[in-house]
Amino acid sequence: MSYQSRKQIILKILDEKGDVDVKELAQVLETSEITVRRDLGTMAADGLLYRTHGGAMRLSLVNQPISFVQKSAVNAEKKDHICRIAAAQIQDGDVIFMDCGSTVFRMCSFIRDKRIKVITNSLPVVHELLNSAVSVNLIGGEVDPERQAVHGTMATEHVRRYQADKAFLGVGGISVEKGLSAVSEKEAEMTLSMAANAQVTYLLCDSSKLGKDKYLTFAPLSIIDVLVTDEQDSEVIQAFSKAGVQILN
Amino acid sequence: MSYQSRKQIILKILDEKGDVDVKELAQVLETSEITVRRDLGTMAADGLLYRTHGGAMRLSLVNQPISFVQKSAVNAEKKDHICRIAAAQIQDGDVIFMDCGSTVFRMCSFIRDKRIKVITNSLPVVHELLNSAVSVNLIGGEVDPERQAVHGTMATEHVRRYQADKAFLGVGGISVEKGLSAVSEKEAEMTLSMAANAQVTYLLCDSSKLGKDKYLTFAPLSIIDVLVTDEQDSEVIQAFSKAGVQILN
DNA sequence: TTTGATTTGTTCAAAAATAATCAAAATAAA
DNA sequence: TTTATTTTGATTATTTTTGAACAAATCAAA
Repeated sequence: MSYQSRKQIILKILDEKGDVDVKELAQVLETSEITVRRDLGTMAADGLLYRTHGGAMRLSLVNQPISFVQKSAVNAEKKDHICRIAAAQIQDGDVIFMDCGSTVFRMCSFIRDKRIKVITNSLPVVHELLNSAVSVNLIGGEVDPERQAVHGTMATEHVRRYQADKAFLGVGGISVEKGLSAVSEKEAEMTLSMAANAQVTYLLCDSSKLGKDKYLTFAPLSIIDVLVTDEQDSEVIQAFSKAGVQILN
Repeated sequence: MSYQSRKQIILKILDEKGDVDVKELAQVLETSEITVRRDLGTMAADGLLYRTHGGAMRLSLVNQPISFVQKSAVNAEKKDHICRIAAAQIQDGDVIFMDCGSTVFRMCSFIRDKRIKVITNSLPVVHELLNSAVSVNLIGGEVDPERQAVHGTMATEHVRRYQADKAFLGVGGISVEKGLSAVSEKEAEMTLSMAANAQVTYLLCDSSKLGKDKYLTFAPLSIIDVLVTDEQDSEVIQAFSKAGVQILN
C-alpha cells in the first residue's frame, strides 16, 4: 500500500473521529508504527492535520473553522417565507445589492445556485456565498465588529460606483407616517446609498416591524418600490399599498 | 493485447477501486510488471491517473482542494517565528497593510491586543481580528473564493486612497536576480499597490521561498525595505543583504 | 522534582519499486 | 520479401520506501 492510499485512509478516519493514535493506525493500515509516524509527519507538514504526541488531530478542531455567528434566529419561519418570495424575484444575470440585515442574510441559502452578482457590505453574506455560483463584490471600508459589516465614507462611495438591478434591504422599522427608521446612522446611510443606485428597491420586513418607528427616521417611504413581508392583507398593509408601495407576501 | 486495451481496463479498475498496484495489474493484464509501469507512466503523463510508488490512484482522490487554514499550517513554526518578529515592529497607533498571504495571516494572533489600524484584503484576517483591539479597514472589490481575498481594479484603487506606516506582505518567491515573483497576477498587483503606499515595506518569507522564482516575476527587490525570515546567516541571506535589503531573523 | 514509561528523531540496512539500457519479438511499411 | 519501427521483456543500477535499533525528548504519575 502506497503513501497516497494510506493518506486517504488516515484523512477519512480523521474526518470521522477527529483524532487518531499511531498504534491504532499501524493496525488499521497493517504497517509499522514508524511508517505511520512518517506519514503523519509529512501530512502535518502539508497542513493536512495537526500532529499530537502519539497521534494526530483534525485541523478544524485545533484551528476553528471560519464562521460568522448569526443573530438569533428570531422569527425564522417568517423570515424564510419572506426570503423565498424575494429570491424568486431574482433572475440569472442580475446584479443585486444586499445589506447587512438579518433577514437579508437569510436570503443567501435561496440564491446560492443563481448566476448573479451580489454586491454587499455584510461579512456573513460574503462568507455564506463564498463557495456558490454567485459572484460576490464586497464593499470596502471600516469594519463594524458588532454588525459584522462594512460602513463609512469609503463604503458609501464604493456603492455609488455601482449600478444594480435590484436592492434587497432590511430596516429597523417602517411606517406610513414616518417612513423608514433605523437603529444606527451607519445602517441608514448604507440603505440610502443602495436604494439610490438600484433600479428596483425591495424592503424585506417581517410583520413585527411594520408600523413601528426606531429612533432614527431617515427616509420617506418613497425610496422603496416593493415591500416583501409575511403579514397578510391587513389594515397596515393596505395603508402601505395606498401610499404607493407594491406588496409581496 | 495492445496498450489501448490495457488502458481501458486500468481505467475501469481505477474507477471501481480507486487505486491499484503494479503486481495486481500485471496479473490481470497477463503481462510483465515493466509493461504495466510503462503504461501507468504514460497515462500519468496524459493526466489520466496519479502515479504512486507501487501503483496508481484515481486523480479525484488525490486532488482535494487545500483550504486556507491548511496552507497556513504548513511550516507553522517557521511562520510563527517570522510573525513574532514582524509583530514586534508594530507600535500602537500604526496604520498597517496586510495582504492575503498565509504567513501574513498568522500575524493576527500576535497583534490582537495592539491599538492599531489594519487595512487588508484578506477575509481570514478580517475574521481573525474582528473581536480584537485592532480597528479593521477592509479593502473592497471582487471576492476571489479560492484565495478568500479581495482583488481587482476597485481593490487597487481603494489601497491608493490610504497611506500606511508599514506594509506586511507575502510573496510566492524571491531571489536577488529576479526580485519578487507570484503565482497570480491578482496577488502581484495587490502587493505592488500596498508597497507603493506604505512608508516601510516588510516582506514575510520563510526559508523555503528564498532564492526561488515563481512563474510571474513582477517587481524588483528594491520595492521592499525589510525581509523578515527564519533563515539564519547563510549565503542567500548575505546576498540579499548586499543587495540593500535589511534582514530581520 | 524525580522516576519510569512512552513517544519521537536519527541512523542504517534490507527490501521493494523504478529508471535506464539493451536485445528480442511483434507490427507496419516499402 | 526485406527493412524500419514499435512494443515488449530481461538485466542491472539507482532511488524510494520501509522497518529495526537506540539515544533523546516528552509526558504522566508519584
